[in-house]
Amino acid sequence: MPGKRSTYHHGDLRAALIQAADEIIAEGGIEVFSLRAAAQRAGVSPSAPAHHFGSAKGLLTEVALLAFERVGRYIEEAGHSDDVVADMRALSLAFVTFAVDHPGHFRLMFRNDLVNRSDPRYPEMSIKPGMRLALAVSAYHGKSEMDLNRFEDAADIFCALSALHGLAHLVLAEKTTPFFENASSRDFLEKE
Amino acid sequence: MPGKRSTYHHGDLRAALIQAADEIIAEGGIEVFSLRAAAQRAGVSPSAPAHHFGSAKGLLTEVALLAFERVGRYIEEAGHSDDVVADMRALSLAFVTFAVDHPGHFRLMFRNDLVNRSDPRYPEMSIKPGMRLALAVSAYHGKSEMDLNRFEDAADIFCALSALHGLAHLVLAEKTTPFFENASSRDFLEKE
DNA sequence: GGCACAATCTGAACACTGTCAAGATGTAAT
DNA sequence: ATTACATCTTGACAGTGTTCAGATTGTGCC
Repeated sequence: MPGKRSTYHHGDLRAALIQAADEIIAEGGIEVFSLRAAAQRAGVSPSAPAHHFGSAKGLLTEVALLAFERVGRYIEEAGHSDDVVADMRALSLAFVTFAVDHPGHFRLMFRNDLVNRSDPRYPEMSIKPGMRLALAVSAYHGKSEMDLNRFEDAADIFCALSALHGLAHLVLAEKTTPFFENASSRDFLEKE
Repeated sequence: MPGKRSTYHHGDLRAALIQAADEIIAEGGIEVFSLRAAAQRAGVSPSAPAHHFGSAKGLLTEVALLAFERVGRYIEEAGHSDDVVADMRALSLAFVTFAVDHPGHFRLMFRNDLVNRSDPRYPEMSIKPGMRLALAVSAYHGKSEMDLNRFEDAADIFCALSALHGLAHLVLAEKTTPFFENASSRDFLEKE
């Protein structure tokens, strides 16, 4: 696993480091991640990442952006029927499924201390999946088109996204809270 | 601020450490917290906390339990009218207000890596504020009494708590997401 | 081809962190 | 007074991210 190499230059260290960090987070979450561990997995010295990402935050930002891309794929693959209610449920389930499938990445995405939120690519990446959900919410409420500047639409979407966001967080921590031991995520979907 | 002392024994180091940690988190969040910094603020050596709390997690658990007590007070002070809708809004606002007033503590409470969630006092402390909200949700839905084992009740409450939880998280991060620049937390309250 | 230059990676260091084992110090009980 | 115990200090260890001088390599230019 240490990924030794013969040449002094790695070839594509940047991509290798991103992949290494992505794997570490997928396997053990953010707790077990360290810049040195990622460097070692890529078969490189501890200070090599600095040249490509500046800091650990820089590397983690790349992983987070990848995660946003991934959740976007989850969402895009769901909810293409002509039933707005079924679509809404499918999209919600897709979002929560992503969180359950990739808990480490999900937590990373919303950790402002680990991710550089002022990265220029961040707004677009983070909004894209939300936009898809927003459209579904809008359709669910019977609107043919939506306008985020309209108070009512924004409130609806804000409500739905809040609920989804919180739902995912609660589901990830559900093992520890004895509040709803027999409630699955579907219990919620039936509501929204 | 280093809090020097003359006697070899501190007197009430346990309480002093909890207060020091609480202050640090209130001032700079979890990012700037360190066991050594808390020890220094209490005027004590870096390894003194170990004897009282075992590990840093032990100390942070105390701070988190205090925070649960605090959010409980926020909630108990709100929503005592005879209007279930107004109560619901007041309780929700109280919850979000706590998150805005104490962002460091709010984030700490749900960080399983920093807090010992298997602490025996944890279930009671964390459920108490939720119970108050659950009753309000139940009343809001026109139930005179609620039964968490009943599917419908649990789903309603799960939905409401999810929404609140997610709302607080989004509000804390709202400065960075350009999604809803002109949407305040009230936009949501009007919905639930 | 050969050479200067820029990019890339290493190695060693620094200032941190949490944790631990031994010893110093004070308190309380016998 | 002496013994037992709780408490705090000292010093160390392994680990972290980051920095910087230098070693190594690929690239473009003559």
